[in-house]
Amino acid sequence: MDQIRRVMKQMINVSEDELKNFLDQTITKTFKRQTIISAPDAIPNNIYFINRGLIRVLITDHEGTEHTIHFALENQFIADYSNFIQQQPSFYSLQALEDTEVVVLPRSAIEWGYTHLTEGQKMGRLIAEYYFIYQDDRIKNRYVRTPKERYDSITEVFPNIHNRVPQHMIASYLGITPIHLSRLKKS
Amino acid sequence: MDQIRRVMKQMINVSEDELKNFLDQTITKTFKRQTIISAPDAIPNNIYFINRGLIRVLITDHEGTEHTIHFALENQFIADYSNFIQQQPSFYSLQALEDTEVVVLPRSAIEWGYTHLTEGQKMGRLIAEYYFIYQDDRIKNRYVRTPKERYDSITEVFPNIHNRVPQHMIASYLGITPIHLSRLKKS
DNA sequence: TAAAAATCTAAACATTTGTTATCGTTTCCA
DNA sequence: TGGAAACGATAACAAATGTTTAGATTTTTA
Repeated sequence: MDQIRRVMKQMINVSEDELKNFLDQTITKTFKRQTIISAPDAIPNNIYFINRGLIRVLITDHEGTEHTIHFALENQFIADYSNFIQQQPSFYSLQALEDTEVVVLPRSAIEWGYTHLTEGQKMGRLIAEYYFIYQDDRIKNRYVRTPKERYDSITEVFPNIHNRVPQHMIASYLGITPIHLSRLKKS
Repeated sequence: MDQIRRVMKQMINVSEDELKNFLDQTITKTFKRQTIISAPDAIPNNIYFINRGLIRVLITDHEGTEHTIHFALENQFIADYSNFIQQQPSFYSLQALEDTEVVVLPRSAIEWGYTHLTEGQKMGRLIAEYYFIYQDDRIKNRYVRTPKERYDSITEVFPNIHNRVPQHMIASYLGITPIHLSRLKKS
């Protein structure tokens, strides 16, 4: 147990004392399936670590259409990290698609980590780099692979996703309509 | 002058001594317009800081078509950062579109900075965060804005770009054909 | 557990975007 | 500096993708 402890130890050198002091500043929360964990227009002041469940990141456009931007799985950190960093109002919603348990890391804990954990800055760097690589891969794929190819390889990024989220959300993530995805699957 | 000095000072607290020792590990290079600075298939072991000029990042797909992934301007760091981090062969080319002067930061200097600059890890974090925010914005825009809207706002990200790169590369960056961009401009 | 909502597929049609070819202009470089 | 290459616009046609509507099935929830 204490999954976040394990993940942090894999990333940086951190003593049990440091870990305890850091995690004492966090709380564990559970959200029922379908609950909005974080809403747009507010400045995001938390980062979430997922112990159990699945979180969808989505954005609502001017016509009111929802676009699925991302799925976050167990043992991952998730937030509107861009606006967390910039301390600007969020454009995203975070929604639990299953009953979900998270560790809530408030901004104060993150900042405490940067100054008081020996390798706090390094951990921040590694997390930013991890998501940078993920985004780079996404952007690259959107240039050089077809929607069908991106569909066929989606489980490389989100294992077992087909059994956990409805197909129309996958279509939305891929940037196509659910009708079109249905068509592509036939061929 | 010494633009990289100024940029680093804006990001972190760094002494003149630290700066000197760090920059002594770098060299300045110039590339003529159209030169390939970094080619695919090799592991990228340099990060470039642009003193003067403009670098295009591009990827060539299986049909041999080039896709413009990014433009890097003066006073910015650029690399196939994803594969620099992962120490994997690059998919990208870096091409000077104008006569370009860069500061070459080899991997050894970056690693030296992480261990010997007081705020080296922080600088790494800030750079990764900076590009994360840029990429997040790009991904977001691809979901909620039309190609025309993205074209109309491109100078927010790349000031004066219309006077520096051919339109068909902008079309490629936007993910559309040059013919189609030509059409969109009429409406 | 039954009604309501969500989900997926399908077909027909509309719109967007890509492809090919042509042409006049501009830019480049030998 | 002059020929060649690159560039941007345009038209006609083709392919990909979106929209609307409908219906059957599954899932949710009251």
